[in-house]
Amino acid sequence: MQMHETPHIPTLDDVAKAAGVSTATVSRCMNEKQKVSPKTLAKVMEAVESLGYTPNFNARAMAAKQSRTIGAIIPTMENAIFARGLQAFQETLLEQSYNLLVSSSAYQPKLEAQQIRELVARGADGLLLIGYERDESVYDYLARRGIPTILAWASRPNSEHASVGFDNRAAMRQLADRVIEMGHRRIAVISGITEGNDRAAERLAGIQDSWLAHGFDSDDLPIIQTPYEIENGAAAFERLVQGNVKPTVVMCGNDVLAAGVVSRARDLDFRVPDDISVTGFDDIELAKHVYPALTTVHVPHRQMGRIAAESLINLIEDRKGAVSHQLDVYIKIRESLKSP
Amino acid sequence: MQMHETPHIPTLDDVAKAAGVSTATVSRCMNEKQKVSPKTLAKVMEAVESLGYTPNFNARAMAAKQSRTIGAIIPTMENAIFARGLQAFQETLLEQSYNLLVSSSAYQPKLEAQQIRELVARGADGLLLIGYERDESVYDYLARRGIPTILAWASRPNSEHASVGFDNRAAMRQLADRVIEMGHRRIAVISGITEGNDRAAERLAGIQDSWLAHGFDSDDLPIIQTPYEIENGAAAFERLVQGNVKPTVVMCGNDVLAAGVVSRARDLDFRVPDDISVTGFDDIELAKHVYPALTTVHVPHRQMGRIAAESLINLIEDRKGAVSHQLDVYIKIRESLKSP
DNA sequence: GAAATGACTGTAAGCGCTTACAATGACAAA
DNA sequence: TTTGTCATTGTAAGCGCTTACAGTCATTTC
Repeated sequence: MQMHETPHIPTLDDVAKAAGVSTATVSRCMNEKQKVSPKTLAKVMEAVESLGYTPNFNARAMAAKQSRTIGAIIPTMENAIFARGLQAFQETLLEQSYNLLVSSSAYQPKLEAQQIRELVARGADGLLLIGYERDESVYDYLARRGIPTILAWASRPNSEHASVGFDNRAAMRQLADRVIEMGHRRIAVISGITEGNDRAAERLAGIQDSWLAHGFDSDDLPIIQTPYEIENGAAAFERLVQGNVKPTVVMCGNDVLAAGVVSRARDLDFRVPDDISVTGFDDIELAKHVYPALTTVHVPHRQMGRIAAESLINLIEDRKGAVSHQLDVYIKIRESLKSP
Repeated sequence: MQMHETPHIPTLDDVAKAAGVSTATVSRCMNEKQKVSPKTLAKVMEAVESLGYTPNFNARAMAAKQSRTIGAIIPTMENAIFARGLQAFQETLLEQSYNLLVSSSAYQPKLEAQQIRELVARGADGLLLIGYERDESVYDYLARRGIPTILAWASRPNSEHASVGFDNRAAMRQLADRVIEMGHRRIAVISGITEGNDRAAERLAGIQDSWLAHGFDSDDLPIIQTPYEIENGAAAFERLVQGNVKPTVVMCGNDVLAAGVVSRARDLDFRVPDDISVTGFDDIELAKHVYPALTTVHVPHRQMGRIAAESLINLIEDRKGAVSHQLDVYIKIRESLKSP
């Protein structure tokens, strides 16, 4: 008798017996219908229905040595930075009947390395990672296991790794050039934590490039680094304006920080942009709904996600050489920025 | 000779051979160290290191009939509604060395049902689902497979299902009572889509409860339903104020919609709250950083996530009867609401 | 000093599926 | 009729791991 504690879960064998065929035939019905006669197929499907059979994923992955699952590790799910891109990534995968497994590394390289192993142990056929910067041992591991990998949200010329992204440094430099050309001479920067985050580091570098290229002294560029959270942007701003030299513009590492800045600026009775300008980066949905709307760098998140998925599938199925894609971004001017 | 295409991935057997022990011993070293002599353990661990061995998750799950993985299906990852709660959920699971697999159903019951099967097929030991409302067949399936499940973000008295949540209807009613008692007589509602979303439906019902209890006519309560996205809140507001009766307050199904409303209100030269008040629900981080800051219902997301994790683990490990938790929420008054 | 105990370790039987290979039968070509 | 071809189906060997059970010693116990 069947114990209540351990309900019987139907297996391929059960279906095979019920339909009066071999397990191989049932397996074919589930995976390559065209190899089975219509009559048999109908018989088997009926058994599948009536037993309520669902294939066991682990067994399948193990036997077939592929899971049609790809893994993505993003630094955070707490804000929308990666949401849109990942969404498009997933949609594209689904079209080719791949599944997506997502984990978040909380911007901690150690955690990321661990999750890479976890995902690989789970049989991921390929991986999506954010940015370039990680320990060489991680890349070694991936290469040893032969796991196709795409790096996204960043793009480094002549890197050996396949990537789909944009030039964070050049983009931010362009924005900084614009800001300076508008007449701003006192810029303050609220950057993300650059350690272990090449996108943040490159964005910061882009501002510095522009600053120095315009002949200013790097000592005159105040920089605060803080994790990407609205509240941190707000706090950083408050700290900033307590200094004795008041900036005319605050350039932020992304829109989330910038949203915090405009919020706190208002609380502290600064009018944005009249008293102080603010810029962001990413152009997430939030950017045009905070007040005032943010001048920012528009990143084609959906396009990036889609191309990343296509590239990864190519890599997995063809084992073709990796092709990198560099996408174009553009500056989106909104109210938060004006001449000083 | 090893082909380059298919690098050799070390298995338990390889480790066993390298260490000169049986596979059973290696397995014990990986899972129950205390059952192995220190000498053997050292020998085995050395082999593990030098081969770069990582256990194959699928094989382990299959052999052990448990995966120490729990699955969560949330309606969306696009905005931060579930982020904080899920974060706490995951942290608590991790403390007990359970892993979390998340998928999102895009508020589509069909998709959710599919993902439940997917997660179960992957061997999830337990599930976290949002809300109550789903086809009975889904609950049947879960019961047949004996999958412990916790429902969160909602709470229905005397439901047979274990849940950790709060009373959306009562909470929203409380807020509506407050609004009406402040003197508002022309309320408009921007709700989430209620079909297939019991939380949205209950929040809406809460407003209606209050409205009727105060003796008003349900025909005088304009309601727009729209998916939870900032832009939709904005668009709904625009549609609303084109009507001939201007509301004095817009009550929104959540903070995301409310954020869209205050944004568009400003664009259309409404002053919030002087010309029109706005309320939200959830008290996500955004709520206090939009301008003006949102009056909303504060939901203890982290607490909910933590308790959900604890309950689920109890269910899995003890097979104890399910206990439901109803959490307290409170109204958080901020600038977006004032008397008309 | 014999028997009992306990700490380790090994043997081997699966877990539920895929797939190479073999077998079967039907039909067309020679 | 004989042979070849092709479409279908079955047989059975794993995939990499866990774990019940059995064995081997060294140490106690009386």
